[in-house]
Amino acid sequence: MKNMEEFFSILLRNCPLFAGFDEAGLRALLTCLSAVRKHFEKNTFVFAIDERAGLVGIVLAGAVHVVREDFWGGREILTRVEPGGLFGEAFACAGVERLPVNAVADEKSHVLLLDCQRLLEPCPSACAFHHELIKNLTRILARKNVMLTQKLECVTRRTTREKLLCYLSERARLAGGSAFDIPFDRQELADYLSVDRSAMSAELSKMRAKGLLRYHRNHFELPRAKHEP
Amino acid sequence: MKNMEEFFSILLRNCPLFAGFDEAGLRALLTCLSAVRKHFEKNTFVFAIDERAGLVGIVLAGAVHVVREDFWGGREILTRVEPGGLFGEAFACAGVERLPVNAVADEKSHVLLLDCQRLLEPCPSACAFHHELIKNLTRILARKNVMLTQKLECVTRRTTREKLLCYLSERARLAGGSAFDIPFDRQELADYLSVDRSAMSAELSKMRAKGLLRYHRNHFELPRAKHEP
DNA sequence: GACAATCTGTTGTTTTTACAACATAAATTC
DNA sequence: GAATTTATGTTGTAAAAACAACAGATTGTC
Repeated sequence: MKNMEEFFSILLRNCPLFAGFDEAGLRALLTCLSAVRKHFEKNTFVFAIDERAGLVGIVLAGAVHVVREDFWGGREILTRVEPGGLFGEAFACAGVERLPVNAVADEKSHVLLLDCQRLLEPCPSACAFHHELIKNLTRILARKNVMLTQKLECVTRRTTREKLLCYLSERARLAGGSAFDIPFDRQELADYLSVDRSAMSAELSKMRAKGLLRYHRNHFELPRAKHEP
Repeated sequence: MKNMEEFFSILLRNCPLFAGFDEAGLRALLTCLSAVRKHFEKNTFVFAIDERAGLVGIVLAGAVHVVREDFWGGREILTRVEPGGLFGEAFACAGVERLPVNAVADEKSHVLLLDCQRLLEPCPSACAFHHELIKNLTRILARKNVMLTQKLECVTRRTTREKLLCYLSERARLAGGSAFDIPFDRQELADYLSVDRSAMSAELSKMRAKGLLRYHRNHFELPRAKHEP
């Protein structure tokens, strides 16, 4: 079993919730929040579906799968959370009645559990770091929000071509120009856009043939003028 | 031009950011935040794309469209924000470099603008309502997060049938049973799932014929056992 | 109750996609 | 640098969806 120092190190280096903290601050804060460190054996539940959601989980070691269950018991892994990663924060902060997902340890894992209610309350001992924590939490939620909105915009397009143009157009905007690299390989891009990889490759070829874009591997270029046929 | 009392009333009744506030609290808070009320003529920009995002907008009167522009200048209305509604909060809280959208007054409008930085800073005058505001903001962001995640899950399914089952399965879970009503008519459901309405209707018929579900109008029932063919 | 407006379901056609199987290119490993 | 693995591109076929046009059902209104 890992010691406390290692966990501190992970929180300080990899956990966006504690960005900008030093060890003393973190230590004070964890006490102030009465954070609990728990150990979970492989395939045991950190959170179970239909539980009241009030806790934020932070993986210290191992890995946790957030798993959705449909009405007939079918399961699907939504995300894999690795050391430094958060889970449950959206449900906890939203004050949802009952968790719509499970959180299951995929390996022997250590998890830090924070009570979200407490996290958001004004600190009785006026601890200096508490406010920084709330700012970090807000930033995390807002960033995820922006990412989800962006993805949703692409995915709701009807055709593969529209999805690609939506995504690539946004990348061009981010890059501030018509030439840019994307951080995905083809399979990842297809997964992101929720389309079939080979069909997407074919579509890319067609679009290139039509002069809608140019690309090589991860590098893309969008012509300033759209070539309408 | 409407008077200040009306605006207070809208904020207190319709704006989730000020949920739980009374007029005195709201008044104190707006001063503390140096909130600015601005007037916009129809089709003028409240926020422009590529601006630094630091402000949260709250519609007091009129309506604001959040509009995306693609790489070639094509425009699409993402959301229409009406009195009491917020916009820009995700970008402001996320600290994004440059706004990826425009916000345009769709009518003569009054908008309250809050500096997000200031909103998230510990209150120098230790104003009692500031913390409540931050809690509300966090809840708003988290709720949107949960909604977006849920929608994304449905929309990323490949077939209309899977999209429907994903959505209906979730509704059944929320209702806590196999029978439930949905808050959408067919067109709205189709829009939500990002599919064609008539094709969706046809798919629903097929699914009913197969015994996958029963429905009438807004009322649906999912059989406990999935009938695999 | 008659009329209009709206919502829902049906059908046929065209377009697009998923899927599968394979070919080629690039990268990694030894 | 040869062999293996991985990534990307191509093609054909079957399945699915979009689209369009219409029919029937429901709701609201006068």
